[in-house]
Amino acid sequence: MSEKQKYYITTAIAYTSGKPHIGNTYEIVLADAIARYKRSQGYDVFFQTGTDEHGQKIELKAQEAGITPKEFVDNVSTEIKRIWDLMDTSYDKFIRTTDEDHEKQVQKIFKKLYDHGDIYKGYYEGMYCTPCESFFTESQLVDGKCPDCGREVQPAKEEAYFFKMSKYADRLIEHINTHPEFIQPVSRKNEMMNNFLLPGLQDLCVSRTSFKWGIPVDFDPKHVTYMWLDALTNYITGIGYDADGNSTAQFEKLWPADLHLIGKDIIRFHTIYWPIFLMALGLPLPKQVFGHPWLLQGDGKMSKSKGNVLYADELVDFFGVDAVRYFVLHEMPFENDGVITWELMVERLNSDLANTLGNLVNRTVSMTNKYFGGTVTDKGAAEEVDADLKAVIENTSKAVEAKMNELRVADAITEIFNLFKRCNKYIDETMPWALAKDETKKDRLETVLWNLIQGISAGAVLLESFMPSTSKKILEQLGGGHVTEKPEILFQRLDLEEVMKKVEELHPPVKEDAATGSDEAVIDIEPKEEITFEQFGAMQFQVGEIIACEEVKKSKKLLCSQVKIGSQVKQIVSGIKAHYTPEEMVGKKVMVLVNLKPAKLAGVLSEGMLLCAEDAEGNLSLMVPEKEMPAGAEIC
RNA sequence: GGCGGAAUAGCUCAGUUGGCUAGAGCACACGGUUCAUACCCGUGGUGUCGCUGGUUCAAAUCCAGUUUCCGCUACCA
Repeated sequence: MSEKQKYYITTAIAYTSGKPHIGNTYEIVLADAIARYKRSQGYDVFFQTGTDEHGQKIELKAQEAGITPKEFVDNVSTEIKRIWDLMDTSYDKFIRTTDEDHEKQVQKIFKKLYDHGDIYKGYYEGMYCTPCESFFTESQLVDGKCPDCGREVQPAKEEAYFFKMSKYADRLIEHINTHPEFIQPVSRKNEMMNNFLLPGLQDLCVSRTSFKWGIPVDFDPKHVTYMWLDALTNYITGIGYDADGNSTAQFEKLWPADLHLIGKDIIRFHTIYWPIFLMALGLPLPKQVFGHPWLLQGDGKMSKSKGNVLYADELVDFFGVDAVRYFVLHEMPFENDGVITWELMVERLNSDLANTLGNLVNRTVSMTNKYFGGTVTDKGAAEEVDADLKAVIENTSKAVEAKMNELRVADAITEIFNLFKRCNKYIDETMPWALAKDETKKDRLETVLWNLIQGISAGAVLLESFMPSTSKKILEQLGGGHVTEKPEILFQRLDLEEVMKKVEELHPPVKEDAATGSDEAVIDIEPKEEITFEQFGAMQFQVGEIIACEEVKKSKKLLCSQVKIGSQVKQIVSGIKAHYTPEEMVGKKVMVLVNLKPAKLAGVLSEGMLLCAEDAEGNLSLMVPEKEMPAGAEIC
């Protein structure tokens, strides 16, 4: 009986608030490449992915759509799974946080941590951002808005359960210091240490009472479990963890995970909160957390309102599954963000896939048919040039292994393509068409083609982890020396102009005046509580004229304006440096909330607030009177 | 403001502990070839290695200062 070494790899579970774009899809493909490679290396691989389906945001979206939250997440989860399948990913388990056994275990885990004294009941008071499902202290807000997403927040006070993070901080610091491989890339380790661990950890709020769509705390059912305790635990509940000590044999075998593959934005949760939860449960920590970079759209970030979001299934329609897999894997560097555009996709498809690889297979199959009726064997007519080809074949699998062990997937693919390039060169060196004209060189010719088929096959085998169906197609066409009659075109070259024309038809460019035009430009924000007329009357708004403005030196976002309101001048600091220069500000008549309690920002006194409108991208526009109004005019 | 990272050929980037005329891919130009998807092979760069100093026999590589960009974080009525 062989004792295969286990390898447990996970992706982050995808949030079911909408269709995933190509950036989200990248992660599952990357994980799949690693999982497939480990399998090929003889590991007993378990590959888990899934969907994260709770939270207020989903509750609200479902409400808008007029369906239940469960119906909503069923739809989205199905769509996500469809795309994962479309991308030919070989996951072993697709967990959903609405799975019954997951919910049951989360409840048990919550109870266990509570009984253990790690979770305690307290009160949370602060500003709450619904989309981010996060509380912030007032001082954390940006312009009174969510510091993460820039949207509106609402004041909220609620009874909540908290997790005592600080209790385990020292152990975690020790672990990170003694396991340098734990956080990848290492630059992220420093960020976690310097920003969170060394300054001291805050206790984490782990329950909510403000919405219902979550896993209820069984001993206090008005609370639902907050997303991170719910979501992170999928890594253990998905393989059979039981908080009462009756975990499955599968869990005992697989845990701890060998690799959590996640986006760089959630490194904090996976390298601080998750390890601490595990410590509290008495479980070993995952061996490695890799925060991969993002795949960005060439001209700025992907955004639905810009209409430039790329979706995996759309790209697949143009290029095919393996070309898209190749692109995202090859173009993504190890540490920096990668770029994806239609132009780059076409370029890679043409030069790497169609020219280098596709044409290589094609010409090899053609020659084998033409000169030997489709079948060649090793005639042993070796020559000196063969040695180098054979050496490259040997070295490539080792080079790929070395790169994959470091998770440098893009470099691993490059190694394989270097082998294909070497094969192309081998054809030019041996010139089979010349050998074919000389009857005495027949054995040599056959040996050359044999070597060539060996080289391409070796590359195709290595390619399986990255481009599984292409790998299969190549091996079928070459047939170990008995090639197909007619070579199938693996990748059709595409004309950039034609592609761009079709893309434009698919995505008509959004008009410049989107703010007034299409329904795409409409923004919905979370409704606030109703207020009385008295509450409204308590706020005093006036027109102010900006008579001077300068940057606040110590800050990245602040401008300090002198605002003339009636006969007095107030100093007001605003976080709008990114949208207005001091020169632009001067002379503007703006809407000012004047009776706001003065406060110091970055050490500068601010005696009011300039009001702005904000779009989905966080662009700000000052509110100005539609007709000429004197400074000081009341706004009511 | 704090911590960290980056700056190298037109573009995307490699350059390990300082060491021979600084590399790869793409693009471009020329040459070769014709089995092949107008493809493949070869050849072609006087690049201020962001800037200024310093250490050294020797620096893209180390040190100090400086500029720009980026990440995390704090402040951001």
